[in-house]
Amino acid sequence: MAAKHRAPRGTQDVLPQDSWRWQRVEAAFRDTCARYAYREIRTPLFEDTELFVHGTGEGTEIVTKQMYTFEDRGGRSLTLRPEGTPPVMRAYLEHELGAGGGIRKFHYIAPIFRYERPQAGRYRQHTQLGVEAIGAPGPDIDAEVIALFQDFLGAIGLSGAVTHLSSIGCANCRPALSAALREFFGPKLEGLCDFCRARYETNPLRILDCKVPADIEARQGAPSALNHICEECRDHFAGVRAALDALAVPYEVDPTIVRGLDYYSRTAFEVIHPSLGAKDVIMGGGRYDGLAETLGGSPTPGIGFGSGLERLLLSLGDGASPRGLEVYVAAASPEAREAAFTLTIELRRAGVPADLDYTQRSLRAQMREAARLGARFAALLGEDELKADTVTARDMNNGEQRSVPRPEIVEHLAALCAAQGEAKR
RNA sequence: GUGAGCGUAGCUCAGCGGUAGAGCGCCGGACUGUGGAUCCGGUGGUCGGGGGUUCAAAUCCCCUCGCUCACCCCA
Repeated sequence: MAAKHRAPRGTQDVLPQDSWRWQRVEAAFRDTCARYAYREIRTPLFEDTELFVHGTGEGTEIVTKQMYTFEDRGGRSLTLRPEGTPPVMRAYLEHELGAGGGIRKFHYIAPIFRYERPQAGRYRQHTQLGVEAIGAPGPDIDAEVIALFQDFLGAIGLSGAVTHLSSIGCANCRPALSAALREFFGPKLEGLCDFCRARYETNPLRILDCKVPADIEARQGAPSALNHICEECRDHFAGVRAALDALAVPYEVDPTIVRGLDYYSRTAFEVIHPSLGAKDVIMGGGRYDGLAETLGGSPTPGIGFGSGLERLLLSLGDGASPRGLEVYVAAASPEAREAAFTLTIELRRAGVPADLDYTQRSLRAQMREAARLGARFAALLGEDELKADTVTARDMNNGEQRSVPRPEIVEHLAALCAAQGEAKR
């Protein structure tokens, strides 16, 4: 029972019975991105460790304790991509994609690796559907990426998601905001939970997000991020809201949202889905106007989001599996096996998904298999058919059978499958 | 990193000191070449791994690995 080898902790196999769900979501995302003119970018699975130390931020949770870092045989320190944005910005700068000015819009579907304790909706390897729009200061582009995501949710049929929006200020006003929060919580420090006392030092904004009842009490009257950001940030935020309203994109203002990465500024947003339990964020993102400079480029504004594919799938739940097979070819006698194999290949070459038994099982077992695989038709070959040079075609839905001359069977089944395929649409 | 719950047949689980069970699945038969219904029969497990207590351990104790959920953090 205990298999000798298992998938590493926090990773999962996507088995054939589930992979079609992944393909559906990926296809919808690519399609939505194409309509919004975001072009696909693919960056390496691993990067120089320094890219994340500088880009993501030295003090962040990701860099200090979650990276899969290793040394290659040449002594280089490399890290499995723990988030999507720095590699895209790196590629943007490396290939001078911004040359000539204007905006460049990218999308990607990329595996992400973080060393964390696995839990519902949290994995050590997960997949992010992401978008990055580099080169425009907003606020209209900020609204666009949010609109894009909501359209995508509509395309995959996910309802019930709520978009939370805030502004976390810029490099100029954030220090003042932190100072105001420390001033407010300083006298109440004793009453806060252990975690919040730590947050007081590292990131006082997070205290506003704490769920401990006493802390919720303690923060009554605390300074709100949105009241303490500078004039420019306030204007920008108002611009984002106006653009979202103009696009009829629903959202909720939520000053408690916090971003865990150093490079975020101004616009910050999350999309949550109530079906997910503790890990209910299906998309997170924001503006990162300082990142390009941090990575050695010239000042370049940018905004993007990442969305966890596994969490999207969890919130979508189960659905009926699409039918895959059209024809199952069954051999009623051992002598017919070769003819069955030949017919199967002919069907496949004619564009008809077809399969047969390879283990010499009884006709009964073959028919059971045909039903289990969801085949629309069974093609039967046995002594009688070989003698008469025919094939018996059985409609698996109603059990009707007819004898078709062998030379016509491929065309006959191909036509039937095409016709039924049309009818289904 | 912290805490809790759980690891018994392919799957879902019962058994909680005395020679391993059920349902579903799978295979076969009733139905001599025909699936999904019904009935009958059969296949199936180093009881996660290691150590200990005991005449005797799936069952009690310790360690370990894994899974799950929550905290933390985040997609």
